[in-house]
Amino acid sequence: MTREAGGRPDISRVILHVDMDAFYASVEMARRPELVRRPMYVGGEHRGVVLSANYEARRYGIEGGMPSSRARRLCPQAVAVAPDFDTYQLVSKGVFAILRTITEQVEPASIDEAFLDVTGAIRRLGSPVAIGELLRAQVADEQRVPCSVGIGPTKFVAKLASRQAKPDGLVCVPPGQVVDFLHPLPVEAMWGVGPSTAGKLHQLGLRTVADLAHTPRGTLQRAFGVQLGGSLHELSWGRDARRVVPEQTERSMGAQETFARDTDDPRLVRLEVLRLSARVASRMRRAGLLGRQVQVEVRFSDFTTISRSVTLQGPSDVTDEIFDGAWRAFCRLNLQRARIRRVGVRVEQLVEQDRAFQQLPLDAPDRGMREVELVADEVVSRFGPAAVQRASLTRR
DNA sequence: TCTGGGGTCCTTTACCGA
DNA sequence: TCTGTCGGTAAAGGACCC
Repeated sequence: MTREAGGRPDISRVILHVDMDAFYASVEMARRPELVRRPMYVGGEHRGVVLSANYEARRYGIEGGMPSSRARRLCPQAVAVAPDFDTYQLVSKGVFAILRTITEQVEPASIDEAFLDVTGAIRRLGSPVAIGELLRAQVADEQRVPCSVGIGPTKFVAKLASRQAKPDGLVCVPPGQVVDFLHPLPVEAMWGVGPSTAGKLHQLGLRTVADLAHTPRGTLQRAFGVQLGGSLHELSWGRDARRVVPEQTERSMGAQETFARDTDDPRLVRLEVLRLSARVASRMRRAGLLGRQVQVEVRFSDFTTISRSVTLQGPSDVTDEIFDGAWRAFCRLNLQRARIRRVGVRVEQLVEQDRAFQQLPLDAPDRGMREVELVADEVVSRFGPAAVQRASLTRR
């Protein structure tokens, strides 16, 4: 037992945060060695953004999230590579398999990062730093991509430590040094502080984590809400009760797409909503999930975004039912020839299929369509996505 | 012809029934 | 019966993260 700064007793734990360095770019460099010493980035071509840039490219100011057009201007000689998500997923699986040989306590945070609770592995594998280096060597050896590791007593500290470790390094923050480590950092380093919250914090004259720590919790909560205000105050003292949770269940599943050009053609939008509904429904069937709430999201040419949702009669993974809900929701927007940039379909309130079927009412919609789609899924998985398609989607 | 696509979580507001 | 209120839930939207 250790006693933390707030006087609250807590079991002290050792958390590792593993974060791949420039993940997509690193995967591309591993299979195309000619890219290694050149500035390169992975990103969409037409209206896309930079998904990942190697460190050569970053020297020119190219960074993730930036429009590809801007990246081209900053460094015309940089090589742009179209993303290949299937391969990234494969490498990611390989990395997670390595992490699970260290401990079962692995919580994926995204395709390229994870938290590990190694408290129980120390006796078997050695000090936290030794474990971190072991894991870094294995990932580099077996998957040919670099990663950085942060070590700390909480998820938040481990995460900030891995950021400081980049690229290809390791930083360990022992429990006694947490406050010294945190307090000089800018407020932007805090979890939950993006551009909007950072702006408000600056207006209040708060620039560092130390500033946050010395602001009364009530003041922060009045300014930012009970949740965010309270969490900013806790985290600024290194207090973070969140545990590493392996196996997170998905809460929603969605797909969205930006049109090559903004459109006001309702037929085009309707077709896209159908295509997205089919994509989401197919992924849900593969995952064995049904959902009850369907949400459509529309982004206009000025980048404002609105959404509408409807609740289905019962949970479903059938394209027609999801599309029907999505289109009803879309029609409730009452748009009059608005310039639309992007549409999205998302299904929420997911439940596992085998549990959901027991609750189906007697007057549930005909399940015949579902059987047809399951057969189509099978054909697509064997012969490719072009093998079976709705007639309305085959015309471009 | 700046600004993707996959998500999560939180807050606010509206609404319904007791 | 009318009115207010309270709690729960659904819907919409904002902010954030990688």
